[in-house]
Amino acid sequence: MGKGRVTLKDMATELKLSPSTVSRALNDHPAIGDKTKKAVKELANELDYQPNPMALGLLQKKSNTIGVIVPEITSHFFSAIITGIQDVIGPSEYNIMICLSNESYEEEVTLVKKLSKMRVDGILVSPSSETKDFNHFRRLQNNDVPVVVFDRDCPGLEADKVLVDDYSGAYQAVEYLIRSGCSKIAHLGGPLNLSTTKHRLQGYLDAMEKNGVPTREEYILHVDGFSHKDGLKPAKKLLALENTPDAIFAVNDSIATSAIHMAKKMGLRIPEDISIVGFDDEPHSSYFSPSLSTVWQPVYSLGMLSARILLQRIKDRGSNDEFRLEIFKPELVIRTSSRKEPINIVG
Amino acid sequence: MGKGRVTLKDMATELKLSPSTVSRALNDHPAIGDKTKKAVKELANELDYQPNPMALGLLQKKSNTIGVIVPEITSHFFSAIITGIQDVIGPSEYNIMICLSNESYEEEVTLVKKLSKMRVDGILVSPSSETKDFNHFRRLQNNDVPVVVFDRDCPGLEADKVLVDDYSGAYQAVEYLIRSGCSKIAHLGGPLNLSTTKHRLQGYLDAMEKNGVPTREEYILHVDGFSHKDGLKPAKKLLALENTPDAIFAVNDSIATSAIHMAKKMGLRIPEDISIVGFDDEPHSSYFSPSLSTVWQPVYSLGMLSARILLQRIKDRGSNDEFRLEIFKPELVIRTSSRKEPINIVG
DNA sequence: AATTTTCATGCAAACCTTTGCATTCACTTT
DNA sequence: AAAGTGAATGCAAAGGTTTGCATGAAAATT
Repeated sequence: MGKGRVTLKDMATELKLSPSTVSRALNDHPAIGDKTKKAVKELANELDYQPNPMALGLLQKKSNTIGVIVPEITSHFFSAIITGIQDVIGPSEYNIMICLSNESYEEEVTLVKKLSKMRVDGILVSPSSETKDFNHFRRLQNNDVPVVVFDRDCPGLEADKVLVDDYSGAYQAVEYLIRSGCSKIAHLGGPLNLSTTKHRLQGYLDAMEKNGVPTREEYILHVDGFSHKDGLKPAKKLLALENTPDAIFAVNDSIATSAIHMAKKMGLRIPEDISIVGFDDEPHSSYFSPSLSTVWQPVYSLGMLSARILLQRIKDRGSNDEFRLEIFKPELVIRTSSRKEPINIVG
Repeated sequence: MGKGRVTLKDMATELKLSPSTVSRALNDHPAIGDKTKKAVKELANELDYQPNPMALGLLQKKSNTIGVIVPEITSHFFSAIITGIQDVIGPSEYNIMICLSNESYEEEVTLVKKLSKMRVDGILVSPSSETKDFNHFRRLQNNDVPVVVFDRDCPGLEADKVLVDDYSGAYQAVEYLIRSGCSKIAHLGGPLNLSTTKHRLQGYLDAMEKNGVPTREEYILHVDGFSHKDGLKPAKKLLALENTPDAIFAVNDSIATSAIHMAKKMGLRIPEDISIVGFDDEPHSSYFSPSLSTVWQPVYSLGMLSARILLQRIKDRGSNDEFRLEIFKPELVIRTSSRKEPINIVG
C-alpha cells in the first residue's frame, strides 16, 4: 500500500536520519558513511522509493521531458520517425511528449505554448504544412529550449536540422523516368510552402531541364493534403489532358496510388502506357500491384539521429556550438509501376 | 527575455503585493478587490505568465499527465487510435505521454514503472502480445491510478475496458466465405495469448461448426508478429498443403497481404482459386489489387471513447462506480480478394 | 592535555504555488 | 467615541528534493 509514493522524509524518520543525509546517501555523496549508505539503499530498495520528479523539476527548473511535434502519425513516415526517436530517448533519463499539429499552424502554436508551459527541456519538430512563420520556435529558443528540426525544414530558423535531400531523390526519380524512355513527365506536388515539396519540385524541374526534356505548366499540379483522397482529383485532371503524360512523379506514395487508381480506371496500362513513381517507400508500396517504384528515405535513422542531436544539445547547453545540419540521402527503388530503363546505357 | 518564466513572486514584487494575493487574483478569489484583480491580470497577460506545472503538481500530488501504452505505432490501427485519444485529451487540461512497448512484456513493465514514477493521473493501455500477467497494472490501480484497457483485453483485470467484438467480426467474415461457396477455409491467426487473436479464432471455429463445414488442424496456423514478413512463411505452408485451401481468413490485413503475395507467386488466381479476407481495414487495403476484403473496426472512435472514459474516471476518482465495458461492433467490408456471395440467398 | 584535522551528519533555504488563518484598515453601528 | 463589522491583503506552511554551510564528535596531531 502506498508503494512508490515513499518520500525521503519517510525514510529519514524510519532510519532516524535527516532527509538530507538520506538524499546524499542515495546519490553516493562522499561525505556519507558506508554503513549509512548501505542502510539507506537497502530501505529505499525495499520500499521501492522513487524520487518525485516534480520536486526535482521544481528545484532544477527542468522537466526531464522533451516534446515532439509532428503533423500526424497515421502515415508510416512519421510513425517510423517517432519509433526511432523513442528508441533513443526511451533508455535515457528523458520522457517524451508527442503532439500532433494536424497540419495546422494554429494548433502548432498552441502546442508550442503548451510545451513551453510544461518547461520541456528541448523539442523535436517537423512543422505543419501551413507554417510559414517560425517565431513560436524562436520564442522557445530564447527561453533556452533547444529546437531540432527534422524532415521539413524551417528556412531562416537557426537550429539543428536533420533533413533529407529531397532534391536529389526527385532528381534521381525523374532522371530515371527519362532514361527509361518517358518524355511527357508530369508532377503531382504537395502543398506549396513545404520545403520538402519545393525541393522535390525543383529536383523534378532540374532533371527535366538538364536532360533537355521540355516540361509544361499543365503537367505540374499541387495537392492540398498528403492522403490518397487528396490526389484523386488532380490525378484525374492530369490524365484527362489532351497531351496525356507518359509518366507521373508523385510527391509521396499515397498520391502515387491515387494516380495508379485513376490511370487504371481510365484503362491505361501501367507501366506500358504510363509510369508512376512515388516518394517515401511506405511498407505496403511493394505489395501493390503494380508494385510502386518510389524513393526510399531512412526514416528510422532520421528519427534516431534527430533525438541524439537533441540530447547532445541539451547536455551541452551553454557551450555555443554551431548548429548541425545533417542531410540524409534518399534512394530510388525501382519496382513495376515504371518501365525498366534500358540496361545498355552505361556511364 | 525570460518570457514565460515569470513567477508569481516576480509579479508580486512588481505590483507591491504578496504572492498569495496575486495567486488569488488570478484565480478570481472573491476576497480580492476588483482593481487589484484587474491590475494583476493585466500584468500577467503582458508578461505572459504561465503557472509552473511542477509547483502545482508537487502541491496537488498529481502531474496532469496521462500515460498511453501501445505495442507500436507504425500500423495504421494504433496510430489512428492514438489520434482519437489525442483529439479528446488535447483540448483538456491533461498532457499525454505515449509509450511503445514494442510487443515486449518486459518493456511494458518498465514503462509502467516509469509512468508510475512520473505520477501520471491515469493510463490507457493495450497490452503487448507477450503479456499474460497484469500485476503491473494492478500496482498502478493500488496507487489510485485508474487504468483503461483498450482493444486488447486483459482477462481477469478489473478495469474499464473498450474492446471490439473480434468474435463477431471473424464470424461474419467466415460465414460470408462459406456462403460464397468456399469450403476449405484456413485461418492465419496471431500470437496465441492475445485476446483479439483468441476471439478471432473462436469466431472462425464457431462459424465453421455452425455451418457444418469441417475444419482441419492443418488449416490453422499462428504467426509470431503482425507485419507482412511474419505472414509469408505460414502462408506458404498453408498453400503448399496437399489439400489446398480455397479461402484464407487472416488475423489482420498485413498477414492477408502476405497470403495474397504467396498465392500470386504460386500461380493461384484471387478470388477464383482462393479467397482471402483480412482484418482491420487499413486505408491502403482498398488500393491493393485485388482490393482486400476485410473487417473494419471503428478505431478512431475507440480511441476517443477510451480517452473520455479515462477522463471521467479521473474526475470521479473516489466514487466507486462500476467498471465500464464497451464493445464496438466491427463490420465486414467485401472487396475483390474474395468471391461475391450468391445474391439469391435470402433469409 | 590542548589543539587541529577529519569525518559524518543536520539545518535551512530554495524552487513555485495554493490556502487556512491572522492582520490591517476603513467604515458602520451603537 | 468605542466597539463591531466587513473587505482586502499578508503570513506561513506545505509539498519533496538538493546543497552550502554549520555543527558535532571522534581521531590525530602537537
